[in-house]
Amino acid sequence: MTITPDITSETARRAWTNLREVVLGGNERRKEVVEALGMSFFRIKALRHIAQGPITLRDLADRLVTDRPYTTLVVDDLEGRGLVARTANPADRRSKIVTVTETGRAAAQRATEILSTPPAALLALPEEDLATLDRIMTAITEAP
Amino acid sequence: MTITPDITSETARRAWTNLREVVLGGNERRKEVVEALGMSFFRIKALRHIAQGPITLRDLADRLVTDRPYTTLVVDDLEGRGLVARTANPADRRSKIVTVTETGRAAAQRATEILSTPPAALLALPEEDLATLDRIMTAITEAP
DNA sequence: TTAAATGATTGCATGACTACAACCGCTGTT
DNA sequence: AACAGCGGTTGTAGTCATGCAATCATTTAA
Repeated sequence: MTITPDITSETARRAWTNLREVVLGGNERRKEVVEALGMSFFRIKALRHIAQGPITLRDLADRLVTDRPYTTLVVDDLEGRGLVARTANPADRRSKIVTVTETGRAAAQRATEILSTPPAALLALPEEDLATLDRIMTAITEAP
Repeated sequence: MTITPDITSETARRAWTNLREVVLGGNERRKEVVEALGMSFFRIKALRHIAQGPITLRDLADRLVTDRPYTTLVVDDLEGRGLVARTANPADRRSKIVTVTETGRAAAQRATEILSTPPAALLALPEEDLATLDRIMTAITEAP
């Protein structure tokens, strides 16, 4: 019995490596957003989370996979910039709810705008390939 | 005259966003490698560069897009772990050439192994889609 | 009604990376 | 031989994020 290489998983490996390469290699939009908004990527991430809807500091910490003390610090910063605001939580007076302000919403949208700008190499794809890529990536994203 | 949305670029935007989502969202192998090798991702990146072939500190700094002082520090660390070695450069006695050791090569391979492991959602794709994805990503990566 | 648990905050220590300034030894030029 | 320039090193300072200990007000459970 001969050892046959698993073609499928070999293809998957190569596809995945190239996927990483495209997203991480040189085309990262990180620096762009960071420069445009004048704050760290982590704070931008926090802001974009808050922009999706009011959230308690506790839940925000969980979402950002960080601890509460640091979340307090980040929200302090965002609040100082006028991008978010702390309001009382009527359901639990211990916790506070963070809400995005108008300025904050605009900043978050600007960030999303930049981050969702595809690299030139992707735009250069034939229309058909682009549609196929869209379909496949959507399938992966929505996978159970 | 009606304003017609640019379907193509809209598709590209969505595909790109999902691409980022798949690579960065939860499936990042960063933590895994960092934990497995017990060093920062930046140092792993440096090690993998060095493993591709002997390189001067100067060139390594350029490749990592960092400055020379920090490169010295990183190589010090890798050398201390026995993963790389500094050797003289016969062509220019000012510079030094960094080479990977056997242990270093093994570590680099282990890192690559982990990083190139595709997420489950990708492996779950139908074989045909996988092949198509492979073809398209290769095209993007090799684009001029 | 005490006691334990929780949400937010303050504070401190550390690690990792960025960015400079300054130095030493060597190279290439004049 | 003098000198500008380059490669590597040392050192310093600052930012960003992680992790932990402790406190205070409030809620929940015993």
